[in-house]
Amino acid sequence: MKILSKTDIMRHQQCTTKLALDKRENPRKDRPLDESKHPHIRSHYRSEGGYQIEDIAETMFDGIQRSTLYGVRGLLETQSLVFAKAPSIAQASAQSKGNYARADILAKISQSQVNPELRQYIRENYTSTYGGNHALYEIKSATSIRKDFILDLAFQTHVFESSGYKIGRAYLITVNKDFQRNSDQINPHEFLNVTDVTDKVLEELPNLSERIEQAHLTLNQEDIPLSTIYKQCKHTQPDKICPHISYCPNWTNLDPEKTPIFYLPYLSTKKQDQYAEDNVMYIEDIDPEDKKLTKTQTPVVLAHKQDQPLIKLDKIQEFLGQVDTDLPISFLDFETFTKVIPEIGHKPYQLIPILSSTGVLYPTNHLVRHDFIEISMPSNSRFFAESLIRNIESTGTIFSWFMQFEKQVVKQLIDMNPDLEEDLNSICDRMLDLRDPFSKGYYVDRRFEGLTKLKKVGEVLSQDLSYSGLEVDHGSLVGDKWYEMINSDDIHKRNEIITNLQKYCSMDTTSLVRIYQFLKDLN
DNA sequence: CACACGCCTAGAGGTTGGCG
DNA sequence: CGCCAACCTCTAGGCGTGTG
Repeated sequence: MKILSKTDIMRHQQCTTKLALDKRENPRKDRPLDESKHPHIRSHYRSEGGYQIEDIAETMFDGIQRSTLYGVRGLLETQSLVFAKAPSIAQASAQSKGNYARADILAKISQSQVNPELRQYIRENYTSTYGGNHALYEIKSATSIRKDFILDLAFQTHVFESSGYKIGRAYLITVNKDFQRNSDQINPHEFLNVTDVTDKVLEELPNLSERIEQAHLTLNQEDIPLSTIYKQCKHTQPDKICPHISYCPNWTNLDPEKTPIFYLPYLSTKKQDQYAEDNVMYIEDIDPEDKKLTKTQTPVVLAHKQDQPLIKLDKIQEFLGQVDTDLPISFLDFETFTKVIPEIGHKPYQLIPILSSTGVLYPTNHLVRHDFIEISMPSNSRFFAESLIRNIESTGTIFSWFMQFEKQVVKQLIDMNPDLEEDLNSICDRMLDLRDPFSKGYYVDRRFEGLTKLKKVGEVLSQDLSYSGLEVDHGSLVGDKWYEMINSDDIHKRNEIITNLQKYCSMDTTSLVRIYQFLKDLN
């Protein structure tokens, strides 16, 4: 019998076919395939944050002991720690009837701390035997409580109860996003929120057995179960299709000339099912008059029906009409750094601007480029704000991509440097979003694949523009590299990283300038 | 006249995409 | 992982029309 973990339950929920195939092709891996295949996308310092949160959370438990072994030996270790009456156990594990669960913390509680409703439910459905009562704690580096966290705890409750432990309460430990760090020491009780979610776990428990049973059926079935294609089939790998797609109905012969329907933006699973029922599998096969289409989707469908890009020239001219071409035009791109455990003076996940790249296009068609990079952890980003004001012109349009992000950063700069408010506000007021013509469907190229991100649009419209040769070629790698740089004593390494980061950021700005000129030349 | 029905609208609530 | 805005979906209620 194959062992089912919490991750498997989640995967089963997402796609039964995927769970079966992942397990068959990679039976020893607990993690889904797509995560291990793309390690470079996963940010190192950010996943490290998760472990650091666990370490901090554990300091709230006196006399805590850590179970370090895996597999059967881990199960025995947990048992012996419980029998030895350890007050709390980190990484406690349990297994029963083919289900395996690992708890972040299993802590002893007294009879009076037990939730009566939960015990009532458990008495009716389980036959737990081992000694005292315990509470389960699940530690998350997130700042809010999500439904899958509850499912996670419900699964743990189920498995621990089935293997004989008595669970009396369930807690979530999350990050308090309003916590401001003021000293070297972090008080875990201020930094973390401990929430009793026993009620919610109790709501989840009755549905759980059915889901576990279904997942076991999937795991132990000889034939791979077939399921409909959902949107996540595109997202399992960035911009790529799920590796298992050929197992799914209607997709056994994927037509490389056509674009699968899940590339349609904002396509709900419900509508996707309706299309699948009508055997409409590709964007090219959709009737542009279809009532199910939304106003963002219609231009994408039209663009796929014709050989040329879809262009609404009057709308583009209207957009460009907002630009005063007698004034200089600025282009702006930021990179930021963010981590869960804040630096002194910061809050968890606060955006810290580390790099700005600017370009100013003068009416003479002359382009002047600047950039600014922080070389150590900034406290109030004063230099960043001042350089920004210096590097872009005090009049004229400022273009950026997805400007809400840049605006958000500038607003934070104002909070930290109120005396610069006037200049910084002027920057916000003059900003225009160069993404608008694309997200609003004024210019849609089928090669965009339904996306409107800067890299995609830039590479399609300006063929010689490619990120692939760069050392730093993905946004989430920037933070890792920068953090490595500020913590390094090796001057050569530091300089190398600085150069690579500047190359990456200026590439984005170059894209902006090219895209603007492309739109202008359409006239 | 009451009631059923469809159409429209506002807005609450949830999801998606893009930035890092 | 967070954030934000745009987007989508669903619902309640207003309104007009049709029907018994």
